[in-house]
Amino acid sequence: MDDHEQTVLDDLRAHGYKVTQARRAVIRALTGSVRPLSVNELHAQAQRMNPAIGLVTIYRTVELLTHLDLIRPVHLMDNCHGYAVASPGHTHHLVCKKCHRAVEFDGCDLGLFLEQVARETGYRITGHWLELEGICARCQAADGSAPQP
Amino acid sequence: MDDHEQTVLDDLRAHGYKVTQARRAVIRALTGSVRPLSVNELHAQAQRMNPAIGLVTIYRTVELLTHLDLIRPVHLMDNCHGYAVASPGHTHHLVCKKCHRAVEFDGCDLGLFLEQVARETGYRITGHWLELEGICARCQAADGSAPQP
DNA sequence: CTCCAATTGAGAAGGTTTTTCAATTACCCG
DNA sequence: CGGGTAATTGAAAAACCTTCTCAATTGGAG
Ligand SMILES: [Zn+2]
Ligand SMILES: [Zn+2]
Ligand SMILES: [Zn+2]
Ligand SMILES: [Zn+2]
Repeated sequence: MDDHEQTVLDDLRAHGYKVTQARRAVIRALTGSVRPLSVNELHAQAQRMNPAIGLVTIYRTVELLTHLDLIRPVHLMDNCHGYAVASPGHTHHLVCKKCHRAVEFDGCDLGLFLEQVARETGYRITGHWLELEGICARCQAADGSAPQP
Repeated sequence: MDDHEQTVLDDLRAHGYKVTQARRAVIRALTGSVRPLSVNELHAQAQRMNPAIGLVTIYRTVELLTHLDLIRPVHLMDNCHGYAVASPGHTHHLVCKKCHRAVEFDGCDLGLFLEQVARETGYRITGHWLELEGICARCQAADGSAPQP
């Protein structure tokens, strides 16, 4: 068992959760993988350790581990569920947490940052996906009240 | 009909696609909305213009318009479909386009950039989501051949 | 070991997205 | 302005994906 796996298991126990076969399997699959794994891939891996493990349990395990911030969701640039009109050129969206009002902004200035990441990782960076979350002016003004439509 | 709507319609025609009721409805809904709309919301809007418009057509329309880069998907921070082990603290992922190998990196230095966006938009920015896409060292080396597992 | 709450699997229910195919529609042409 | 025609569509069904419910199982404290 690798170090990271042990750490995560200890964390689980520290929060009062049981260490079960399914949780072990999911954590092992993720600590052993160099890429993000989908719920289905995790299920397949888990079943190699114990074919009785059900898909439902993987969903529950992933939810728990995400909630404890022991694993993180990684957005893979598809399966998005909202759409907005595209302005010409390269833009990003800033979405209001309360009312979901979105603004598009351009002039993204990530050049230096990206160069540094490329140097550190050895990757050639071909694209980026940046989205910001915040509170829009109207919702800040409205404060405690209901979200503005 | 607003300007942006007309532009998008012209673009559609320019690419040799027909301008149909359903496409008009989707484009009008999006140009008229201050926030990203889901497929279902688009369907509801479209049906207000013509109750005969089916959900399937909305799917097809959204796919087409996205492909033409006339609209853009906006990731709303849920419904992600891959997971990765979390390192402590705030990190981001850089995913290889070819083999999906992912690396995590920290030290994200967006402070100044975020301040500027906040000034320009009036939003108070509470969170960000940044993911990078690239080609990993192994896949660069392998070049034309099959993706590395 | 024993016991008990936490956890699980199975199955069904509820959603979402894709496929198929005949009917309809937008638009080119005369 | 009408036809002719290929693109587009709606409906229904199939294929998926995610959540719920509940009885059976299991991990770990004592
Ligand atoms: Zn708001
Ligand atoms: Zn950018
Ligand atoms: Zn690669
Ligand atoms: Zn960051």
